[in-house]
Amino acid sequence: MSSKFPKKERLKREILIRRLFEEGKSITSYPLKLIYLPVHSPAEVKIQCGVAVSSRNFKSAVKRNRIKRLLRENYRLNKEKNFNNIEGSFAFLFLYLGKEMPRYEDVERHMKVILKQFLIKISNEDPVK
RNA sequence: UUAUCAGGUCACCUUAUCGCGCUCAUAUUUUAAUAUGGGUGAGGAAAGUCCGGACACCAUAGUGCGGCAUAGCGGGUAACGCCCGUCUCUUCCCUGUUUAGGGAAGAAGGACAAGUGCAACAGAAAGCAGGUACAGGUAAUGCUGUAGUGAAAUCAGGUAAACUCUAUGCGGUGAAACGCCAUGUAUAUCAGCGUUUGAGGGCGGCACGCUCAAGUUGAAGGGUAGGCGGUAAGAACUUUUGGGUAACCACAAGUCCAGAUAAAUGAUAAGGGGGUCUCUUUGAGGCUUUACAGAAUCCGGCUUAUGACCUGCUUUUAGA
Repeated sequence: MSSKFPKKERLKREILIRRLFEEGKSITSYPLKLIYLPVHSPAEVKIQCGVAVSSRNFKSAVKRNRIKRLLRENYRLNKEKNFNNIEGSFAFLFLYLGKEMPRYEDVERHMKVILKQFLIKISNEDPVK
């Protein structure tokens, strides 16, 4: 898995997103929250990832864009190290829960925490399956 | 000198690394992807959705009533409630000080000679009328004049950011319009033909009018989710010349300039430039690189938000 983040790896289907909110499990490291769900997706795409910011917390479209770009950038840079050897495929949705503009370093720190916790959880759950 | 005022310009730049949308070329493999390389990629307001259009469908967008908008005059424009010019009025300033002349700003500047309404204080009375003092006049009477109140007293009075009237314009819904493909349930769809009753549905509120509507023949469609088109070469932009006081127009030459759809245009580092502060001779160092804000069918305006710089003016206002 490379550090690219093309269209194929993005979460787009409305049905999938609805299922995520209904059935997905979550990991929180405030102000970030990850909702994930194991899915059956095309073989070459292991993880489909989306990003969302509430327009209630940020009225300005510029600020929402900025936060979504920060989240995407950090996911892009960190996914390579973490998911190279992952098994199964997942749908991801990152939410930003905070009400103030984050700094790059904060997003990076919380992103790493969340991804590490996710890997631990997955490795614990896998034997059960 | 600064702020204010008027007009204009820009919206940090370059390189490297990683990355994203669209597109072109080549190669691989195979009909859709991958790789490499090139090109291109947010705004002056993209915003508010307040006006005007283009375009599409609903009847070739109809008739009457109602409703809404606009309102000196002339011009510009595809069109406008926008823009330009000009007249009049109001306010302020200067010259003059009787009239007037100049400058700036503003104006919801058609009609009260159709009807209805409204008008503080003063006043008898601001109109279904009514009357004080003095004088005149008459058969008689506010019948007439003067005084008095008031901005205004039978004057064609004032008022239409009062109803109203006049003139002109306006059908509705908005790209989730609309056209095509495809998925797939079972008659709710479409097309042709036909028809008694016109119940009921649709076409902006109402009326008229139009249209659909039981049957039959044929076709493959609707909800829902998806794809393609619509969709970016245009009332386009830049420059020259000419016309016009101006808004703007004409001719010629050149340019191609975002097309996403859970929504691309980003991140990091270095250098340069800008701003600001401190030390202060040149210069050095620190901080900051910022405001408002993100295309979603496309244009023309208006309004609102907002950083920096440049030019002009000292007539007026405020501070030194």
